[in-house]
Amino acid sequence: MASNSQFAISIHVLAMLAKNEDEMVKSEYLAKSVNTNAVVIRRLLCHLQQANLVISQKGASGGTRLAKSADEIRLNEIYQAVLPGESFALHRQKPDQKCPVGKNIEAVLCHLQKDIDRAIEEKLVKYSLADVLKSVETGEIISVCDG
Amino acid sequence: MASNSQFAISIHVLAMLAKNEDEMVKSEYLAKSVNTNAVVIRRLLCHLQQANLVISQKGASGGTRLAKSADEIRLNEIYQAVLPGESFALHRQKPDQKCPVGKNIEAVLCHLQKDIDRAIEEKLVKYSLADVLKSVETGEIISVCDG
DNA sequence: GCATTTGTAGCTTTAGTTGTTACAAACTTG
DNA sequence: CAAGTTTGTAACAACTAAAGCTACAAATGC
Repeated sequence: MASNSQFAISIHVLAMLAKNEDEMVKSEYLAKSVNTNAVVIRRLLCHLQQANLVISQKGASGGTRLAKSADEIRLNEIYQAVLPGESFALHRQKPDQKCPVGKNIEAVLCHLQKDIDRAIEEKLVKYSLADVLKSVETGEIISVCDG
Repeated sequence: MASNSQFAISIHVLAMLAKNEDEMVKSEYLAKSVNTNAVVIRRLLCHLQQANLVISQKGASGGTRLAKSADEIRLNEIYQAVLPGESFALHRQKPDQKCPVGKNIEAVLCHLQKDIDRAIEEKLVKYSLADVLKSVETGEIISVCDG
């Protein structure tokens, strides 16, 4: 797969912003830490902005900051912002509608996909961005804040 | 993404085999229902065979059948057989090791990835292939056998 | 006005999946 | 044992999605 690493990069970027909560951080700086191109970061930040996770500002002394504090951002919000419902892919070609299994399997798979997505959400909602930052800074295994 | 639909196709194929439990089913027949090439199916069946989910036989009157009954096959086994640990992708390029966040984020993400995979497994283990087949045949929403 | 930074378009590069052809190996049947 | 069938697999082409890159308009601050 030219697999989609946007969720991982998003967490990285947001952790950087959380660490510099009071500043407007520039995409160039974030790109350096992530080791990629600044445009890639800006594209990502657009999505995060649409999800109301960050606020960006153009112009000199512009940049990006979190839209709310790190302990108010849950990882499922990040997941939804960049990878909505991609736990697994469905059929690329439509199955044979003349086959009794082919005719109905899509609906079953679609339901199953939603079910798994729900499970992922339920897991991710437990972690906040603050938990991530804490884990990054202490080297401890990630765990929920009050746990 | 040239996204990976092997899990979906696997369930489709295994449901077909479950429906024809007493026969050796040919890859050509499965390919027709899935609407793809028989080699694609055979490649998939190799993986499923390695995971001890199916048994194939070469030669005239050869084909593939389930290695155990449909209610003994849990969906997490299928998932592990074809998509081990791909809930989300990690960084493509190594983050900047001189950045305190870049240096430690990979370990945190890796742990998180395993955590999510575990959540997916826990959801999938609840469903058997028999549940899938029942849902396909009745059109009812998939649910666990005794639930 | 000038410098800076985001937002975005458009294109190239990279990489993973799927589709296809071809053929050896294994097996069945007569 | 000969003929026919089917899997297993290699090799490659086609397709697709993500990521990288260049360029530039729009917004902003000094």
